[in-house]
Amino acid sequence: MSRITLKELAFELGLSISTVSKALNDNFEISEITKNRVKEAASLLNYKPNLVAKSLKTGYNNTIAIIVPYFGNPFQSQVLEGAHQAAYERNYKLVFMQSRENAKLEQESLKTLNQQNVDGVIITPSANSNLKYLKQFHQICPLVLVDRIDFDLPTFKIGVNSEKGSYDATQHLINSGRRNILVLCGMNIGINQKRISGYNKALMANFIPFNKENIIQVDYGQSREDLIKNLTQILKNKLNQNSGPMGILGTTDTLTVSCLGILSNLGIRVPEQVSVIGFANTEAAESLNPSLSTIIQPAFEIGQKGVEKLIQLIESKDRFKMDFDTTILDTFIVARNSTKV
Amino acid sequence: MSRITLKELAFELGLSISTVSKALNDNFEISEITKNRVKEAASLLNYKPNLVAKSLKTGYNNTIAIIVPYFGNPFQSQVLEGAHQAAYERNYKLVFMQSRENAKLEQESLKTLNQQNVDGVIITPSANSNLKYLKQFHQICPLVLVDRIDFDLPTFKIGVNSEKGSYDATQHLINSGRRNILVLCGMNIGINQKRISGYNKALMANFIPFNKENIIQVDYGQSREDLIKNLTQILKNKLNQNSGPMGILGTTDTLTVSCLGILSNLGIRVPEQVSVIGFANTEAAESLNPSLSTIIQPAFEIGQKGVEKLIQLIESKDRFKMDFDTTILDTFIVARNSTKV
DNA sequence: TTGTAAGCGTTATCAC
DNA sequence: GTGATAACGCTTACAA
Repeated sequence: MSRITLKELAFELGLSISTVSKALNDNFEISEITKNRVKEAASLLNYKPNLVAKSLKTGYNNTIAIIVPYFGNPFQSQVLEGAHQAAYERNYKLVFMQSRENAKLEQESLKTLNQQNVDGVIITPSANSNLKYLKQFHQICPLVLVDRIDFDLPTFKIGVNSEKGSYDATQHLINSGRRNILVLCGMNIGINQKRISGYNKALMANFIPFNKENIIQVDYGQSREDLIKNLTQILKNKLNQNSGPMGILGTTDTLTVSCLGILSNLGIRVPEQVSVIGFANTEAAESLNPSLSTIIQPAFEIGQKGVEKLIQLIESKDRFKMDFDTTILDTFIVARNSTKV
Repeated sequence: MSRITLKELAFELGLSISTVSKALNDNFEISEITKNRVKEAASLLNYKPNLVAKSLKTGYNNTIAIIVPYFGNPFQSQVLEGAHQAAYERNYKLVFMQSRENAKLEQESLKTLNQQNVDGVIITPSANSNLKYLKQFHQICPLVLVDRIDFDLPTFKIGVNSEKGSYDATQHLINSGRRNILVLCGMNIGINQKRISGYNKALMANFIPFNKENIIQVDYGQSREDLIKNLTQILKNKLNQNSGPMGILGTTDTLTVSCLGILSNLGIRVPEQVSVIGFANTEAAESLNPSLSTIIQPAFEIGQKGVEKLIQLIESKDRFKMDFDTTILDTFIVARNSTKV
């Protein structure tokens, strides 16, 4: 890879290795004159430091890792983009790992990363993640939590104001004249609790009684076909029971997009009969029919901030005595045709 | 990170460092007895080799990188998944980079990776990639091409049989009774030529005259809103001109999905009036309305194979004298409602 | 079969 | 201000 070494550079300049090294690192011991001479020669000879050697010496690898459940998930891929950009700007290598919502795979990945001497890890824990293991890992390697931050771990956390997001979305549905609002929930993770709670509060604020039958829990472990079949059945029942304009709030993009397709198959007109809004970061929302109103999470920023905080942690003197803060970012609504009045 | 070193392990065992190193590496010089003793102690003391030190010594970093235009693109994120899995299985670190279809950013990324001493790079070149630079880079660092492989570079390439894919798709439309078929094209990259050519051949095979007005080139550089506006106009014109059942073949998922939304806005019924099929790896296809028939590319496999080939290249004795082969994988069609007869 | 020692390319401590 | 020199943890001739 990199051809020329410090040794060769020093030889060319007629200086010692240590002088050259110091000069390149702007050490105060070296005269400006020599510094300039060295730097010029370095760029002329296209000298590139060997980061591996540096790493061996310093103990730092200049590599961080990020673990998310699925690369392909639109929200998560945007988190990756943000993390990539921040890492790239700071000249850190970024290694990606995928846990597939599988705690075992997640643990293995962490072990691998640790063995590979990464300097730190950003993680969106899988749905059934093992807190004890995370804690243990955090003892030996800096860890930062993003997105799913309801874990009792003393570290930096970057998350989203889910409660407010779903409060706003519910209010948006109410504003469009719906008082009978279903919530489609996926996996039972902390975030969903928050989303339901935001929904509740919005109902309360509008004096709408809460009906627990309106919370629809959909098993996420099933195949796509089963999911759709299942959801079709549930929606059909729900819609038969009730009359008058309804609203649906989807808590994941998969569920919300599927829901839109199903409503259309059932011949239900959106937004005339049912108004739909969902948490979704997919670009496809614009192209759906009708275009889907969405609550957008600042995914890119989450990834970015995650890297920043992680690097801060890595470069700190004592990472066990830090002032850990939790960053909560706001969602925003993009109203499209699926909630048009 | 890793606590215990070879030295300490050797001390515990009362052996020399080199004996322990050899034993762990299954060197033939060491007796079975010692090997077992060493390995047992190693696992007992939870010895983990310092890969950085190893790297400095061997010159290999156990790290490869993959550069794609966009992480968020469904096809590309599946490529990443495949690459990740293959790298993970072989205990290679995988670094991701995003070029945003920007040749300059791509070059910078390559430079960064080179400076970071990665052992090799898998790349889907950006639309306007600089072949000369790629060639130059390939001289100093193993490079493997995936997806966009129409570059005159002596290396392994993994691609897709785009011609056959669009031939099949066109035939599928013809089978569903369409003889008047539009093609929506995005950027002008090699792959699009192949797709158009496959389309042509299918027309010929069915004695349908080629009409160059049916090839619709859509500028990709524009914003989403512009794209949709533009596409709406084009489709409206096209559909006004012609009568009888039509077909549309989309060469990218973005275009195809947008197209579906636009047709619906125009009040055109799919598949009754217009039958639509497109290259698309997005899971949303199933949930669209109508569900979208797609030509699926084996993205995961592309990523996997890319890593395999790259590692083969890295671990070869003389990487300039290899028998470079090009792997062409087949697409397959998933017929859904948008092309229903 | 095992041990000694050099060296990978840096950084850092201490003389000069 | 500059230069020897000793690490960092490992692999690998070569010596014993």
